[in-house]
Amino acid sequence: MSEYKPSEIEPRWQKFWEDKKIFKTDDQDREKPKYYVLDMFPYPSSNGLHVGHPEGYTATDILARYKRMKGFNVLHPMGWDAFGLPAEQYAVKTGTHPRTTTEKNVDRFREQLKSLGFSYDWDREVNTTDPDYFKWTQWIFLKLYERGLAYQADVPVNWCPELGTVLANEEVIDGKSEVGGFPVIRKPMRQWMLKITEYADRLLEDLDDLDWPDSVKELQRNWIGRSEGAEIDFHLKDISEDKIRVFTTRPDTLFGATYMVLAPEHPLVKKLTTEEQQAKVDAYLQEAEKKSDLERSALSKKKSGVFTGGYAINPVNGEEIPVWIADYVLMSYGTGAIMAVPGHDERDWEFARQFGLPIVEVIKGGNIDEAAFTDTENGVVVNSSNDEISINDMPVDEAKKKITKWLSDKGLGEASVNYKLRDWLFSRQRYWGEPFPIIFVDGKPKPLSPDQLPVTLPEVEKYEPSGTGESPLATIDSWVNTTDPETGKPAKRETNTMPQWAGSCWYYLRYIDPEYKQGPVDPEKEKYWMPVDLYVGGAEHAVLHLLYARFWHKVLYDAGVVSTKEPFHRLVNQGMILGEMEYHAFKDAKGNWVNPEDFENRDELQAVKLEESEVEKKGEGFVKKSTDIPVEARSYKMSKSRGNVVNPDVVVEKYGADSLRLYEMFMGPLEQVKPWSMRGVEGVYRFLNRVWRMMINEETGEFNPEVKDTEATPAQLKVLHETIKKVTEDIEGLRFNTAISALMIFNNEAMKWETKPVSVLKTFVLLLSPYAPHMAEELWEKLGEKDTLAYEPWPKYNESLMVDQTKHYAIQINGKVRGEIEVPMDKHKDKDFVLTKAKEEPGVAKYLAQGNLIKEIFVPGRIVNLVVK
RNA sequence: GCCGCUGUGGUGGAAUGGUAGACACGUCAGACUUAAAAUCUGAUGGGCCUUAUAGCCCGUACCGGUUCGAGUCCGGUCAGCGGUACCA
Repeated sequence: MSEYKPSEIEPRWQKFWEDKKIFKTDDQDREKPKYYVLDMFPYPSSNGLHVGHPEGYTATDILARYKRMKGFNVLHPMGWDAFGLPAEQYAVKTGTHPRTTTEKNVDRFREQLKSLGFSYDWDREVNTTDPDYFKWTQWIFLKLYERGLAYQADVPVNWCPELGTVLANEEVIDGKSEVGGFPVIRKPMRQWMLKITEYADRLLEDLDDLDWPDSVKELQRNWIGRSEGAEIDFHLKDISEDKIRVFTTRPDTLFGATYMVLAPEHPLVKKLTTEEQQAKVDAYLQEAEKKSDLERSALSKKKSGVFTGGYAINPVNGEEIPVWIADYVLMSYGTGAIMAVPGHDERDWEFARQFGLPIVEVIKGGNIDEAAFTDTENGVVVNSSNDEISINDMPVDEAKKKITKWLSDKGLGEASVNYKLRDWLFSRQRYWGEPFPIIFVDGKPKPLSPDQLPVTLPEVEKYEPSGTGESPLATIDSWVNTTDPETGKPAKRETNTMPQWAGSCWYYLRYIDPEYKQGPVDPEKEKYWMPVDLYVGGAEHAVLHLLYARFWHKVLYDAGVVSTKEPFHRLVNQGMILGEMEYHAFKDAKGNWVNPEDFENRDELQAVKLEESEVEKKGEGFVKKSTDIPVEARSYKMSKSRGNVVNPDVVVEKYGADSLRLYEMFMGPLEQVKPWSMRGVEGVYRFLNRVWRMMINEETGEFNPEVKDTEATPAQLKVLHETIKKVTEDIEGLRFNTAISALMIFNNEAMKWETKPVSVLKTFVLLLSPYAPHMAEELWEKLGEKDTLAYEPWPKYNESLMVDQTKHYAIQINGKVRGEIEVPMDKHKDKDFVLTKAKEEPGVAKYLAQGNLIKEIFVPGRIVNLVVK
C-alpha cells in the first residue's frame, strides 16, 4: 500500500531540507543574478498563525523556489516583529515577562511555518527584541539624532486619569479607554519626535519610480498631503508688535476674507482677547482641552467658536476683520491660523452662517447664499481690486500667482508649501520596546556613544504603569540613575521606549547579514542584495510601515549606510482571506421572519444562521428554501468573536501542507479579497491525489505500468510545452491560480495516456515543485533522482512543439458566431482560402443568402466576421 | 463627504477588443460495491423549440456610447467592501 500520505511525506522532506541546509543562501557567488524576495514579518501573537499569513508566504515561496531553479541567488528570509503591546498587557495581567511570552510565541510560529515547507534560510532569522538586533535600531536612532532629525517636544498623548496610564490609539475607543471605558483626555507630555516632514518631498517624488500598486502610492500621496499656497501676514488693529500669519491655498480669495480664526492653542489668543470677552474665551479654551480628538473632529457636525474681541486688518483692503477662536482650526497644520473666506470655503461658510458673519463673493460662478462656491476651474475673480492691484476677471490659477507675487513684493507674504504629514511621534510610555540610547546630564539630553550599545531593558518586578504617565521604566531607580560614561557625571536614562514601528523599519537590511558586527549591514553585501526585488504583505501597512521604512532608508542613504534610495522595488498586497460564506435570515422581536431591508435599525432583528442546504437562489438573491424569506449571503472577516477563524494546523493535519499551499493560491488572484472554503481545500487535495495516482500504483507503491522510459509523442510534447509556457508566464505575473489550473489540465490529459514517458513526468514534477514541494521531491526521488530538485534548471518551452496541424476559426455573421471551420496550418493566413471555406459552411451560407455581404473582417489566426445587411 | 477596490453560473474564479463561463467546488445521473465512502464516466448559465439530430433567443450590476465585434475601451448611475475625516 502506498497511497498519497502527506503526513508521512512532508515531515520527511522538511527534515531533509533542514538537515542538509538546502535553502541556505549562497553569499559568495557574485556572478549569479540575485533575487531578494521578502515577506512582511509577523508579530508572533499568542493565537499562532491564521490562514491569512500563509497566503503571502506561499506566494513568495513559490517565487523563491522558481527563481532558484532559474539560476538566481535567492534571499528569502523570515523573522519576528516581537516588541509590542499584547505581550506587555499579558505581562501586566499575569506577571509573565514579555520575553518569555514572546519566546514561546516565536517558537510556535516558527514550528508552524516550518510545517508548511517554506524555503526560508533560517540561519538568517532576526528578532527585533534581540539585543544584538535592537543594538542597531538604537544605532540608527543615533544617526537620526546626529543629523538633527530627532528632537523632543511636548505633545498631547492619550492620558487616562482613572487608569493612571497613557494609552495607544488602538486602546482608545470613542474617547474612552478600551479597558474599563474611562474617559481619556489629551495631556501634553515630553516626547521624542522624528522629522519625517523634512523628507516629505523626497518621499513623494520617489514614489513615481516604484513598482507598487497605484492605490498604495495614492494613499501615501494623500497621507503626505502636499498643498501649495501662500503664507500671508495680517496686522492687528491695536497691537503693532505682532501679526497673524496664515497659510492658505486660495490667496486669490484674499479680498473675500471677512474674519479670521485661530486654533485654541494659538499663542496670540491671550493677547487678542479683550476684557469683555475674557470669560467666554476662557470657558471655550477649557472646553476644547477636555475634548478628545474624536470629539473635536468631524463627528460633531456643528461648529463651535468664540469671538476674541480683537481685530486684524486685511492687507489688501485695509478692512478690520474680527478674530475668532474655533477648534475646527488645528494648531498642528499650517500656522494654526486661517483667514476665513466664507464665500468660497465650505467650513468657513458654515461657521459664518452659524455666527452671522459677513459672506462676500469674490469668485463668480456660484450662489453664495446657498453654499460656498469652491470651483477653481470655472470660477472668475470679482470684487478684488485696490489702488495698486486688481485681479478681477482672472481665472483662479492666474489670480493666485498675481496676488502672491504682489504680496511678496510688498513683504506681506510669500508662496509656501504645506504638508498634511506630521512629524513622527516616536516614543511610547511602555516597557516592552527598544530603550532610547539617550541619557540626561544636567537635565539635557545626550546621546550615548555607539560603543555603549545596546542599552538593554532592566528586569522588573511588575509591569504596571507608573501612574504618572511615564513608562514603567521610570520606577526602576537603579536603571534610571546612571553616570555619563564620558564625564562621570550623574545622569538619568530616557525612560520612554520606541514604538513598534522602529524594529520593522530596517529589518530587511539585517537579513542580509544578521551576524555583522561593524554596523547594521555589511556594505559589500548590501550593494549586492539591495533593493528588495519583491515585497509581499497586507494592505493594512500601505501607509505607516511602508512610509516609515522608506523614511529611515532615505536617512541611511544620506548617511552612506545603504546604496539605494528606496528599499522595496516591487510591492504586492495580498488580499484578505475571509471566513466561509454564511447565510442568515432575520426574525423580528415577535419571532416572525422578515426582510431586513424593511428595517432601518437592524439591531432589533435576530439573525438566524442557516445551512447552505436550507437556502436557494430566487431572483436576485437567496431565500429560505421553498419560501420567500430573504436570506443574506456573505462572508465575514475572520475573527475570534465570530468563530470563523481557520487554523492552518487543522488543514495541514487533514490534507497536508501541499494542499494548503495549493488551495491558498488556487482561490483566486493574490491581491483579491476572497472567502475561505474547506471544500475548495478538498478539491486541490483530490488533485494531488490524482497526480499521485497518475504515476503511482496505490497497491504496490511502484510506478504504474504505463510509466515507461520511452520517447514522448508529439501530442504529449504539445501538452507538456503548453503547460511549461503557461506555468512559467503565470509565475512571473504572480497569477498562481491560473498556473495551477494549467497543471490540472496537464494531469487530466496525462491520466488518459497509455504510455507515460518518464522524461515528460519529470518535467511536470519540476513545474509542480514550487507549489507542492513535498510531493514533488517525493516523486522526483521515486523517478530515480538522488538529489533535491530545488536547484534543477527550470524547464524551457519550445514553441515549435506546440503547433497544431490545423487552425480553428470561428465564423461570425454581424458579430455572432454562426459556424466553425478547421483550416490546414499552412493555409491559415491565406485570407482568400479561409474566407472561401468560411462561406461554404452551411450555417454561414444560410445567413449570407439572406442579405448582401458588405464587409469582410479577417484577423489571421483569430476570427472571421462577415457583415451582412 | 472624499479616496480606493470590487461587481461574470448555485459557489471560488477564467477569458492579448475576437467562440463568455477555462480550472475547480457543488448538484444531478450512471459505473464499481451486499451497502456506504473513496474512485471513475457523463451532464450542469437561463429560456424556447424538436421524437431526436439540429436550431433559435436572452445573458458578464444598471443606462448610454465607440467598434465589423465590448465582460474587456469611453461617459453616467447603483450596490458591496476597505481606508480617511473640518489639513485652510
